[in-house]
Amino acid sequence: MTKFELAKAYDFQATEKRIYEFWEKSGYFQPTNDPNKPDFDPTKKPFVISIPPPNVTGKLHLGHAMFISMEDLMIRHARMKGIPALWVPGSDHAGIATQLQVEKMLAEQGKTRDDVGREEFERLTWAWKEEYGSHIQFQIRRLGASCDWTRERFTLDQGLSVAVREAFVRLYEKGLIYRGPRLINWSPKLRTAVSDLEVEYSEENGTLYYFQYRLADGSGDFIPVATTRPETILGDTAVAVHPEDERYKKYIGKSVLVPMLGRAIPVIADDYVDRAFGTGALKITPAHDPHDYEIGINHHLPMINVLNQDATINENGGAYQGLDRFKCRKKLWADMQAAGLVVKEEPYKLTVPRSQRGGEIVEPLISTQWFVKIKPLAEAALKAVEDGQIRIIPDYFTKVYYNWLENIQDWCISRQLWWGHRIPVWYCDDCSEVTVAREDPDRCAHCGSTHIHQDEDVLDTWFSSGLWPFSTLGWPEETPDYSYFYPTTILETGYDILFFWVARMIMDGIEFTGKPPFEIVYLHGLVRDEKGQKMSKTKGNVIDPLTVMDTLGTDALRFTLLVGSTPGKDTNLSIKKVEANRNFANKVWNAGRFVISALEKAPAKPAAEPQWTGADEFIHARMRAVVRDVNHLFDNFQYGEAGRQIYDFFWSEFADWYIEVAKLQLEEGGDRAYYTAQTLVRVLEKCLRLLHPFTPFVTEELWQNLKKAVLENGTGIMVDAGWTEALIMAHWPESAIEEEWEKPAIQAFQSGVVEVVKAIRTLRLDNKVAFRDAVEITLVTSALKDRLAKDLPIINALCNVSKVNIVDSMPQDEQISHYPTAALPSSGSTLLFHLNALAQGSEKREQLEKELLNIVGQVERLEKLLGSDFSQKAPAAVVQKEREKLIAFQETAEKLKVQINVL
RNA sequence: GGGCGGUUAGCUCAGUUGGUUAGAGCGUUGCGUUGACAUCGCAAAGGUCGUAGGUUCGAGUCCUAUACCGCCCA
Repeated sequence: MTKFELAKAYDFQATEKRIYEFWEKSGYFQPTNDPNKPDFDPTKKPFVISIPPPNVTGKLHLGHAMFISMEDLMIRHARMKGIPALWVPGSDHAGIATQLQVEKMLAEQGKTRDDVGREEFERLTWAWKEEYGSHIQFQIRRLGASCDWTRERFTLDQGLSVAVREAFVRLYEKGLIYRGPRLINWSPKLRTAVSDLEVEYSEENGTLYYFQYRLADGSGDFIPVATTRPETILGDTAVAVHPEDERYKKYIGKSVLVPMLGRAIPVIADDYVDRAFGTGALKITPAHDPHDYEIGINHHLPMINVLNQDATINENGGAYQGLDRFKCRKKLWADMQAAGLVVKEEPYKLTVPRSQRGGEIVEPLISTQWFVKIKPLAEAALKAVEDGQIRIIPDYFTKVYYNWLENIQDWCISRQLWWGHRIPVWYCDDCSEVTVAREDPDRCAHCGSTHIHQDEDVLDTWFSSGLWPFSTLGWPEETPDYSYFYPTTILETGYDILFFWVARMIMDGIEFTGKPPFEIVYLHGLVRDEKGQKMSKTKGNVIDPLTVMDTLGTDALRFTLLVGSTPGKDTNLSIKKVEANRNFANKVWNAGRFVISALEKAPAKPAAEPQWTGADEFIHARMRAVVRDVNHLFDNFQYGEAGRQIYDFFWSEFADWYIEVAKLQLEEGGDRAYYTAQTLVRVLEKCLRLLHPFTPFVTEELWQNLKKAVLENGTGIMVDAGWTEALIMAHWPESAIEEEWEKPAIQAFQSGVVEVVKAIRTLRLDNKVAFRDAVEITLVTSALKDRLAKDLPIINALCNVSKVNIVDSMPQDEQISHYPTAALPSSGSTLLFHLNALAQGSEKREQLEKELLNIVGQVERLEKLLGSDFSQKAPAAVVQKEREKLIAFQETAEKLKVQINVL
């Protein structure tokens, strides 16, 4: 027999890489039912997740660690259930982010992208991607991600680019994509348009500037107007007042002069104007403000753009041309002051739009861009959730989803970048018509001219991400993968990209494939620091998952993220928690070491059928209950709670109690030892299976050792579904219907061994009796009499008891009545600790009185409860339980009174 | 302005069909170490579950109002 030497502590560093390579090399990450293979069975329903593609040049952060842990848990669970499971990995080209990286590199060489030209820039970016793009994929591997790397995709891959072009052309042909001048959000730093979603609003301190809009008639009359952005005055094309505002009514239809420019603009009436705000008159800059834009459209006002791409003032700004927007603000205001046009300034809290990426203030401006007409898509996406074709977890995000889709605006999809999917639109230099094509055309589709040029812009990265669940599987081709694995099963991601990504995938999925792209949307919360603060470099509170994995192990990190989270709720991560879970991994490891060593104490074969002990029955019953609970929780997506249940069972019941008892049972030898070893192996093995999706590394490593030990040891111990090749492919423990023996077995052990042992331990500490000093006890009990006779050796060993007396009623003995006492409420028994309590002085008496007070309180509470409507209206079983408790407390109270009296 | 979430032990949080004076981890206090584990064991202290009403035999759990914190949208 091989003697197993497992390291004294779980060594994750020596384990993780090896195990991961073993899994990947063995092909376990690939679905067991593959449509590209001859033995394919199309009737089996697969379980599919497409990974939220990380930014290709990104670095692993806790957000990634969170979704990878979560999705890996789901995939491993499905795989163990025998379902063909596919997790499609990949990454996203992340237009702006990646382009910025390369531009930064160029800047270090003193160059800009214009210096190198578009072609060279693209080449450099691909080179950059090749060099850095794989980093994140390896970091994802370190987390144990069991995704099918043979199916890895990248949004700029050939196939996915075909999908993007197909999608664009289809939408264009349906009239759902259009180009035109609209008010968009312009990022001066990135020099591109961004979508509404890429703008964040923050409350900031600013100034409200009051000034005069003088009438053009030279009368000297003026309308006072207030603005937070004086530089936009240069683009004003009207002043609006409320039609019923007595102050300004007389000016409606007249002209006023734009300060410093002298341009005459009309005074218009619009009931959008809030008479109570500011001066009650509103300057209208349709080209630089969303509300003004609406008014401008309604009143057919001219739209004057005063900004260049870099947010300097353009030729429409007269003398201010060339000035930066903020310098212009200052200069213009100073000039107006000199001209006597200024009324006053006052501090004002305003909402500032900032670029989500660069952080700079975004300028609304009129620009010609490509848009998706989103309403028709949104309606279908709304319906899919309303009809229950897609379920969102947690449920309350459904409302958020509805709310967004119901108020959705057209989506600006063109970006003035070089890294991305170039817009498949060609303009004819001769006839000015537009050609939109799946294949690059060489001539105009309208006039046949070869003088055509492609649109310079690329598409928003999210345009390609929206196709991800099906483009990764081969769409628009009807590939075997696409036909079998699409629609996918669960889309798992953070709630922060519900709009950016999830909603768009649903819209696109329905539009292009006719089917919702997944059945379930599972949203996890954001990972914050231990105080609930958002992690950020500036705050310096960032936890690097790689460092955590290096120091505490991947399993510890995964378990912390998984167990510390409830669907949709943010989770606060602290290193302390990860440490606690590192300890848990070690606990599992060491329990495993013990179980393996236990095999040596078991005979090769049992002589007879098992004679289960109370402890055996207890642990088996609890194990069955835990499997039921965990399955129920998994069915309800309560993964965190499921993990907690397994943790508690493993540590507080299996390790703390069963293993301790098992040590004694193993010493008995013979069949007792055999069946104890068998129980240890079976319970441990089942726990490893339950834990595997949470902590894949330690469980696989230990499981392999356990399997080897069992097989080589010759006991022939089997586990439910046999020993598979690897734990990753082992069978998930399924619920078994609760049998009659289970509850009594649990109850008996808990109210017997557990309660007695705990009482003795407490008495030892209370009375300062060290463990090494053996002690005699007397148990006054009727309920526990038979049971405890059997369990005496356990009590003896766990408590160092020299002698146990079991009696029916309180001995009437002067000596005994001085002993310290403990009540065992669940069995209505009393424990006497043989020690002269008088020596303990009045402290002891006080303690007993305190306990009596407590118990009398319980008796009174229960008497009152049972005397109320409760006994008639509550279910009989509930009432019965309370009745039994009352009796137990009453008896204990009597015994305590006797104790106190003699003391 | 509209919507959503949170408020439970010193700290961070669990607690999904309402069942009877609430759980975990960490921290604190005390005790403990020759073989599974000190990345450990044993025990203890610590909470009127934000506030006020209501439904119910019974409410941390359901309803209403309210305060505070946070998030999303406009």
